[in-house]
Amino acid sequence: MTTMKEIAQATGVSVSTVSLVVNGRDQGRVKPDIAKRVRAEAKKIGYRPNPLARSLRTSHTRIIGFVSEEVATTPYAGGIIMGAQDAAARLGYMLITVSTDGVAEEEREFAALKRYGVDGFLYAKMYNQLADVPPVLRQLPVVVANGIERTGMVPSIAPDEYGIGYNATKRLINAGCQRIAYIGDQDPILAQGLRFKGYQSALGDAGITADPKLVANVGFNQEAMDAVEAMIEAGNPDGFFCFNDSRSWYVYQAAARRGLTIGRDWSLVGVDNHRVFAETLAPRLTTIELPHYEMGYWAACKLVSMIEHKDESPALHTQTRAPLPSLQAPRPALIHCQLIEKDSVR
Amino acid sequence: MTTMKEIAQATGVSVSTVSLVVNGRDQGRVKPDIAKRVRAEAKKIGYRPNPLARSLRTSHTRIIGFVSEEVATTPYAGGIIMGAQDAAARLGYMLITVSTDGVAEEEREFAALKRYGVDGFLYAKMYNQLADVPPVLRQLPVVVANGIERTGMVPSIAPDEYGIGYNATKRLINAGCQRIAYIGDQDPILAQGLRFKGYQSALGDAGITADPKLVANVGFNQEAMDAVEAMIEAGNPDGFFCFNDSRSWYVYQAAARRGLTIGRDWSLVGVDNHRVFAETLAPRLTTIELPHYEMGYWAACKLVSMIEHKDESPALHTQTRAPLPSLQAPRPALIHCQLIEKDSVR
DNA sequence: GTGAAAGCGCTAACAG
DNA sequence: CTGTTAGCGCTTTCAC
Repeated sequence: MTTMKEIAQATGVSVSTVSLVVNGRDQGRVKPDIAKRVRAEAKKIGYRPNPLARSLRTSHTRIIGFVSEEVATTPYAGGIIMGAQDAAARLGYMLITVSTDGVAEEEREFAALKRYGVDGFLYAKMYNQLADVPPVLRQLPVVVANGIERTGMVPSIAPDEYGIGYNATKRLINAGCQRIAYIGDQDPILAQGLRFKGYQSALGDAGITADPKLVANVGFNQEAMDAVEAMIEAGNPDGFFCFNDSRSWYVYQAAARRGLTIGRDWSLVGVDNHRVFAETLAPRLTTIELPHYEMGYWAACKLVSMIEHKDESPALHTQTRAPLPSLQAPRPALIHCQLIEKDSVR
Repeated sequence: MTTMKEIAQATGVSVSTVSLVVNGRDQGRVKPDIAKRVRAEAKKIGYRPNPLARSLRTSHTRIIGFVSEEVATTPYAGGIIMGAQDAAARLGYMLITVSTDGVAEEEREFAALKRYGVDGFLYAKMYNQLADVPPVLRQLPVVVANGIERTGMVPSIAPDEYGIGYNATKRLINAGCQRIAYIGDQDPILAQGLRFKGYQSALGDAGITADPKLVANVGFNQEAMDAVEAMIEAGNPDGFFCFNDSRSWYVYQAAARRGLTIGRDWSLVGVDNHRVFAETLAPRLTTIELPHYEMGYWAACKLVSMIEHKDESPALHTQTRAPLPSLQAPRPALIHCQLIEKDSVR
């Protein structure tokens, strides 16, 4: 491990001078040629500052605490983590990850994170929902990913569920479907209501009257399968918008049983939560991927900007469905995000 | 942030004494009643040591670098991370996660991790394979998860693929199946070969002669579907062992097309990589879950023990299919793991 | 412009 | 047994 001291000795200046130079704060304070010598030596011995020592003085660490509640049981978390991780790396930050399924241990974990001097928290939810950020976390900058903070005071990013529903349905309409079914979730979670609204709007905008016989909100297993079958019998659909891959599965099964083929006899657009369809049968165009990676990426960017600009102004509450600004995530993806940002009142 | 200094002042002793006491190294060095006073004060003001300051002296941080290559594109990583995270938390460690899909940035990321003073690396692969640990990482304790390090000098944990194949097939035999098909992967990855071996052994042990007409190693999409159909026509199976959920999917489709029901007309045991079957149609007993969480958990435990016991003895190479020792992972799961451990030669 | 000195919170060597 | 001293690597006054 190379230190400033070594540079100082090699160049015959003091540690303080080295500090100024390597931190780029030598303008008009250190003679240019000395600065040059120092920089040269630093490069030569491959000097890298020790972030721990630095943070002991400055009490900021360039470490972000990635807190995910309820996430262990889902395969989605990975994408959010990866997005956050990529953004953080680009901005010179590190991620410390902590999950808190065990209710009781939360406080302990958060305390530990604080002791490690994290500069802020990225609070990720397992599925899009109204989120209550634990008060302990609020003491530092926080951003919510895959959820919307209840009070509107914390920047959040979540999938644009309405947009997903609208867009999916639109695609089915454009594909020539006349009787488009909605296969949703029986639980009244955010995504369910909003995607359904999007579905309805798209139908309305196309001058199609929604038929309640074409809607099946189901759970799991045989019961769900039966409900889908019943809906198909009653509604005779030719296109399907499916809430997630479990629901798509029921339609594929129903099709197979009738000797029909998805993509020829029936059209289907589904959200591919588990990525299983992407690698199996469904042609790419019929799946919508939730923007987990992108949410992680944006959340980390936003968090860093808050940390560095001390951007904590009291705030308005705005929503936008525009493409993510300055995101530039490296993965091409169908991005449907909804940003809840605090706007400073200027 | 509470400090030792505060405790020292409040109790009228020196910081060094406080240090000894709060670190539990006061046996026969500090008078019991002083120690008691110090401890009381520490508890009263809720003292928690500052790990950063500590590591500045000791140069170990109780931070583990979680490095996952090629992991961003799969939903599996989450489980490994969560397992590692849980184990680490229990042992008083933190996880810093880093993914390195971008080939070029690896070195930079690893260097950053080192600068943050990680005590060791957890190197996670995206699917079970022979792993080459980047040399930079080898300078610190390393454990490989979801892969087997090529030289056998690095402790590794991977799914017991053979056991998975054997067990799955055994279950089908016990369920009364006579003609058991194997639907595998056309790519010659580790899991493919080993699960197939397990399948063959189970058949052999039951006195069933393997029929090549019952084997289909396939890729994706319609081609795969067709191959599975052809195999079914040719082999007339009544039971299926499927390599993963994509492959199970083809069988479910084939069944539906024939008006058959899995679990009644056909038996199926499949590996449920994406967890989609677990929540959809398949009864629990027919799916095998890869032990991602458990691998992460074990790997972290092992790594910490190496870090703390400086367990770096040159080593034998042993394999075991026994249940994980001292694992006690909180999740109930069908655990099939293969441990590659270095054994000290004593 | 530059360096000496102090200090972040903690541990470790050594006196007493 | 306990306190003093020194120092981990860095930043930050504050004299010179």
